[in-house]
Amino acid sequence: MKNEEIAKKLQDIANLLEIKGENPFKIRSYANAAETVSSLPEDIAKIADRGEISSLPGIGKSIAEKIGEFLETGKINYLEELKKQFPDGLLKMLAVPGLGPKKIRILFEKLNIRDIRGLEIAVRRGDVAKLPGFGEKTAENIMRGVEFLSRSAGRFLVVKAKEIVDDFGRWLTKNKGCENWAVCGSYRRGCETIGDLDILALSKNPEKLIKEFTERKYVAKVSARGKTKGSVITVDNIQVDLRVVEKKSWGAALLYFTGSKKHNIHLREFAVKKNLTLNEYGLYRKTKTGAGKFLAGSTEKEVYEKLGMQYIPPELREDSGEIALAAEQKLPELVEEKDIKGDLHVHSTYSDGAFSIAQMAEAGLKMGYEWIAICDHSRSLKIANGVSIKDLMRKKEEIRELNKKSRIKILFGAEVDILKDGSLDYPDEILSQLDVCLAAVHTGFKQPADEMNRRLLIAMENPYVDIIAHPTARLIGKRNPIAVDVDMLIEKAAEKNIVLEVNSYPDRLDLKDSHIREAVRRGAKLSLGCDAHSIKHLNYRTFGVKTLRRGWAKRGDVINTMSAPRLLNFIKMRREIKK
DNA sequence: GCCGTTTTCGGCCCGACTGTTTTCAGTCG
Repeated sequence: MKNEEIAKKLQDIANLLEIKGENPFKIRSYANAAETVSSLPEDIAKIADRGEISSLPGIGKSIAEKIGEFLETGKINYLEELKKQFPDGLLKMLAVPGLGPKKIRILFEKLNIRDIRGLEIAVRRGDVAKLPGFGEKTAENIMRGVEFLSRSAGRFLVVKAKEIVDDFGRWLTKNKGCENWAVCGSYRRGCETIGDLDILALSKNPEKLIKEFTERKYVAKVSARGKTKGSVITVDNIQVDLRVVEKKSWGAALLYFTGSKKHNIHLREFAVKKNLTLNEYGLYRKTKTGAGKFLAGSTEKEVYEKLGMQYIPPELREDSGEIALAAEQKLPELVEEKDIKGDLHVHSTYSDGAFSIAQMAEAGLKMGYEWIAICDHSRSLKIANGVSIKDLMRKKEEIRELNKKSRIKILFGAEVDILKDGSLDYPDEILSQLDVCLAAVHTGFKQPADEMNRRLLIAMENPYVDIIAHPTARLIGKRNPIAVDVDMLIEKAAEKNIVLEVNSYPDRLDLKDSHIREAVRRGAKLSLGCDAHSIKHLNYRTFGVKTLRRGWAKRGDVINTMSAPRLLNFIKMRREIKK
């Protein structure tokens, strides 16, 4: 897939145009197009083959031509020309906090600074502070920005974000000056990784709360401290912003602070067309004289309603069609955590889990589940203590005994390896005894696309494969997805009534949001599995549900919403149809 | 450069904070 490569090139064009000082709207066009391309669920080359590039949102004739040029020749002439004017290193300088395109251009033109290294040297020499419009403090801030960047790990996983959120949450909940608080930003939208944390608080004395916030013990640096807003870097080098508002503006501020940026911009444009104006304090009717009449602001629902649309759940706020649908009152009813009746991917001590089947079942019961599927690794996966056929039969017996007295229905499952040739790690007469069979790739991750596709297709011909677990096998930030054609996978899954897993382990989230949306569109069924190797992992459900919602999944798309008899019947039927 | 239930031309979201400025530009979200 060339998608990411093309998105990067378009973003480079946008950034270089910014340094050049081009029309801001032209810059936004390139940036928007980059985001459109990067979130496509399908290979852009396929879209190009159908001649549909310029019908993608935010991509017109000019950018479509440049994408076409890249697909044909491997480069974009326009970008190459820009790079001749401004060296590559300037793009990296944009990542330095506090340093933007205008300053970078001055640094380049006056001091011939071409990269971050050159920047450091010039600051130390004192040249930067002498530039017009710069000064001692600016130079100092740039230096700190460079240091931040060199230590910064970039975006981090939601599970890490949750630790920090919980910590701040405990402080805000205890704080008497704080009446209410909420985490916003990409965390609230359920994104798979988080860049920084945005917290909104309600207080009658904002200055005091912000002062206390900036003086908390693990704050390493205060980047801003104003009357309504504070921004800090924690000792683990994570940026946390706190914004304080009053009750009247709570909803509008929540909306603004949650984003996404593109959703906000689109929403504000929508408001302007109705002669309204929207900011973080509220929705106003424009008047000839000054401020405007306050229409709504205390809740998000109220703001959306006054705009003439349905409430849009945070997970959908990516400006990918949700605003138009909400205006027509046609948003889908998304799956919710309370709809989930069981977990479809749980390990036990039979393979590499930390708890027994009985313990995991008990934990499932406490989660409010009706059923739980124990799916241990299959025999060839030695590293994860894969279960031999003999032990698997023992496990079957144990589950049968447990089910006699258990208040939660335990399903006899396995996560069976799809071997390199596409065959499965247990023979069919064993697979047929499972209540539910997950099949997954755990070896040979580097197989080329044609082999990998064949491998998956062969596995999907087996009637006992009910679910493909973590279909792309990616580990966020650690391992790239396998070279499988997800589009093909979805098509096959829909045709054969095979379920695609949404693995909810925080470094997997696989399938991911855009793939889920495509699967939903094509009618393929989905399952949620925490890949729990421990009791506490069952709580990863929340990440899985958010990811499903980001993929526009409804209750009916997710088989975990079925009762145990319905689920078992579903599996029985799909196996029969296939044979 | 993109886009169109007022438009194929003329628009394109809005405000907080900082630093270097005597009134505002740059950066960020």
